Amino acid sequence: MGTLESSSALHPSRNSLSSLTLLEKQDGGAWELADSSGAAEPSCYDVVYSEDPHGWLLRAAPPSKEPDQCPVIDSQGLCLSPELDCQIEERSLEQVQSLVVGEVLKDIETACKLLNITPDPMDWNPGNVQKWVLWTEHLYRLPQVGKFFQDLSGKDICAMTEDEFRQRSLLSGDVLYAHLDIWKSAAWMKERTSPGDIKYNGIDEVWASTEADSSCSGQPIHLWQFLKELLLKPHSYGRCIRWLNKEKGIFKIEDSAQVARLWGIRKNRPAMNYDKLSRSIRQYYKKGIIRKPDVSQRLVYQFVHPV
DNA sequence: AAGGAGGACGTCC
DNA sequence: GGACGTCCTCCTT
Repeated sequence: MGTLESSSALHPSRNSLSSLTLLEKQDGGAWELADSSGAAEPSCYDVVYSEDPHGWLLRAAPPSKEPDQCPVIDSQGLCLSPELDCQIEERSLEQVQSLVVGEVLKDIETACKLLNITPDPMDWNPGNVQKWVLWTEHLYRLPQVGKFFQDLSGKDICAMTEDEFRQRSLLSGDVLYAHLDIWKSAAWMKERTSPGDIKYNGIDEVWASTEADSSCSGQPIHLWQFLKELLLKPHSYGRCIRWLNKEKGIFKIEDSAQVARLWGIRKNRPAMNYDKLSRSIRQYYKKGIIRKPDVSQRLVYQFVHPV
């Protein structure tokens, strides 16, 4: 897979590209933040927001030194008219743009399910903000800065400038601000898209599933559901937990501490650890939800009824 | 040492 | 009462 980068500056209020902080889709990993201003390597794409009817623009940057890392369709070798060439390029850019936006929205959807928060930061209470900050720390491996954002509601942090984020956290403020910007933009997009508007692949489905999902409507999530959610997003959580045999429902916890920490964030239990989480998993043995596989291995479990 | 099994009890809904 | 969360002992890898 190539490297995709989508700008955090998706919000209509930020059309300036001067201080772009980028989210970079790593191979098999989560969206990683990279600073375009200091980036030595040229980026492949920046997804930026524009006020035109299509909403999203994809800004193609100079080609990478390693062509296979950048999914730009090279039409230089074809004998096409400049107009047709341009049309093809536009269509391929639209496809990539659609994919990137879809991926970002899916990531937000998953985070909402796992954290039990709404997609729109403006609706968050201080507890939701804390969860989101902890989650962002996990995603981007930031130092712990939650205490600097205590007692702030979603409206509060949405009103804060990038400098105000930096004042609260010199090291992570810009990353948190950029990440929040993506969430704000996604919420803005959701509000903006009406039945008559142009849709991008998966956006409607993503939002529909977010709204229909019981875990987003205040229902408590079960541990086994939480584990399945993590397993469904290998590009984000594959470093923590992954399928060994999806058909048989066999999975392995690769990073027990991290999975426990994520579960602790979800349940507002800062003292959660793998010892306690595994005790809860073992309670599932009697209930016939999870068991140890026939050949028992450390940190490997099996869903009794894989779907 | 880390993980696994399971008892006992507390908390929260 | 269900679903954990916490703490514990003992066993296995």
